[in-house]
Amino acid sequence: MLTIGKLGAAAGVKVPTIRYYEQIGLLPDAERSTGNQRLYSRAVQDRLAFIRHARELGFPLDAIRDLLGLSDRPDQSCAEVDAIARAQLIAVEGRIARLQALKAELERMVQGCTGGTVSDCRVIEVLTDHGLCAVDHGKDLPGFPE
Amino acid sequence: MLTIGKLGAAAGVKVPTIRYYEQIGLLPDAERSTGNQRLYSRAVQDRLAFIRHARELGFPLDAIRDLLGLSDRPDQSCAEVDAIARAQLIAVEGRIARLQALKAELERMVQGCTGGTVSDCRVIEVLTDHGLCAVDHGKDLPGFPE
DNA sequence: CTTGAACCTCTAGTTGCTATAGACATTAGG
DNA sequence: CCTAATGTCTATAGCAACTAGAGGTTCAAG
Repeated sequence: MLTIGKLGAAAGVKVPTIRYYEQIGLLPDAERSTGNQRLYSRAVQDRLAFIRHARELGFPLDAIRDLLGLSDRPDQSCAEVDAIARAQLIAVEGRIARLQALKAELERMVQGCTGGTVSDCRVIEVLTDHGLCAVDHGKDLPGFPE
Repeated sequence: MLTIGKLGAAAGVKVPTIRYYEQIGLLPDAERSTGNQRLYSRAVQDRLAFIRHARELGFPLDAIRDLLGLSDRPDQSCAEVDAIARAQLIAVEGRIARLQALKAELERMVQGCTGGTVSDCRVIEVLTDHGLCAVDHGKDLPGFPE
């Protein structure tokens, strides 16, 4: 049995994050020592590694919750698992596309800067007047997560 | 003078967002009508358009605050403006690189899925065992903003 | 003059943690 | 065995950048 600190070190997850995962029900309520400290089995360590790995791949916690639920039922079809992974792939592709548009626009801005004063700064100019934008980074304001 | 609703419609920003920008000091405290409703001049409309455009390009609000401050001093060198824009470009490039690694890994996962049961699902398998990962999406857990 | 849309303030929620405070538990060294 | 240094406990608040809701006022049209 591992203490929370050892578990965190083993899985590469910070201690408060583990407690947070327990709080939101991603990890089961931990067993406790006589002194009320959390103790973890190997099974929980595996579960946490799974969570961390999925987080590294950008899956939101809700999706991870679903994936964990599905992985506990090995006999079911993996269609749902596949759907979650595909959704994540599509989300990632969307973010890449959007960031590439931003990158192009930022490059244009920065390259246009001749090092003069603010009054003739290309960067300010473009930000002031959207019409100077080549790319249509359009109406989609929201900060896309990840 | 525009009401908040008209301003929002004109700039493509939601009404609560405008109030939020006022609250955090990105927009000046609005003038008020006799009935205590906010009224906006053309100058504020321009400022809001600037903010929105910078947000579309992924600049964080803090950077936008700086950019606005700089654009109010047209005689200064634009070096700082340039630095902010370059920092944003580098941040965007970093996010693209990371997302492309994720995309590659997700594609591998999804392509490996043969449509069987969860017990032989490639997606679950890869998530369970990081060693099966081709790409090193490594230690960088944090959700990179935007 | 009444209705309904738009406005007001204030609070709380979102995501995925991270940080802080103040108190108990454990462990290593002397 | 005692002490000091970690490690752990709970609970709360904070981050970005908004969004949503409650409950109340004001405005413009018919």
